[in-house]
Amino acid sequence: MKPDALRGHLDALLLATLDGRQLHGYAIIEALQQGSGGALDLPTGTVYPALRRLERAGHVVSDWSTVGGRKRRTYRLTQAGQRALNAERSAWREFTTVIDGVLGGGKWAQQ
Amino acid sequence: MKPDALRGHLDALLLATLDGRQLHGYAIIEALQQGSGGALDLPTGTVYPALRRLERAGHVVSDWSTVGGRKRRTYRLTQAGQRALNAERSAWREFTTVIDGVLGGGKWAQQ
DNA sequence: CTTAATAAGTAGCCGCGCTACGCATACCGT
DNA sequence: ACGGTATGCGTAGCGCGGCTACTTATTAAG
Repeated sequence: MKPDALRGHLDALLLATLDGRQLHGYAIIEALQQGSGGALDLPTGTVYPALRRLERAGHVVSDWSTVGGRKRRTYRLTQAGQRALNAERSAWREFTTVIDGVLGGGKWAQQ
Repeated sequence: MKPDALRGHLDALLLATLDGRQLHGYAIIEALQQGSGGALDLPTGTVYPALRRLERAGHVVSDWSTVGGRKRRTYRLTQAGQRALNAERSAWREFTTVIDGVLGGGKWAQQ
């Protein structure tokens, strides 16, 4: 998968990963890995700044905890984040509908 | 539609628009507009440089013509461009499958 | 005692879609 | 005659965000 295909869709992935559960950053990366069948292996330099952006935007909140001597910052959705997730999901549906239409419609659609 | 959602998918759109027909830049923009039901209104500053990139990459070739006193640069796919389009289409399918899985799989998939 | 796994983070690069222009011709309304 | 709109091509430069590469720290395995 080409690197910048994710552009503009990363927030949706992160919010969806946190939907209904709270996870720390490293666990989010693993969840994304497993949830995508290994297709998504996001580097920390992608995920951590994105989580900070989401927190600044008020879509997630974080709490520190220590588990087995390691410090974890655990994130969870806010109500605004839940709303943002809903918006991202419908934006994604609209986006794929549009692109699917163009990608598929070229050959057989007009006759 | 947020601006950079297209990131990494513009080439696919352009190649698909040129699939089976030859169009000049302005007509490509209109075709994209109509083919998307008005959702895609790409500025020339997006499309023209992208077409030049595709030409540099050998995916399209262009010929100049004059129609009604206006100069047109008409593009068409090369064989490499056709192959690139096929690759873009399957990459798109894979991409949407992955994102759909993550976006949909959060809540109800695992129980 | 070195390597790998777990865990968080930052600095800076780079590509590309977009904004904002410039240039030119044709057509339509008034 | 002239302004506005549509047609048509193009470039310069911004801005953003995902990525590379790096640092720091603790634990577990070998």
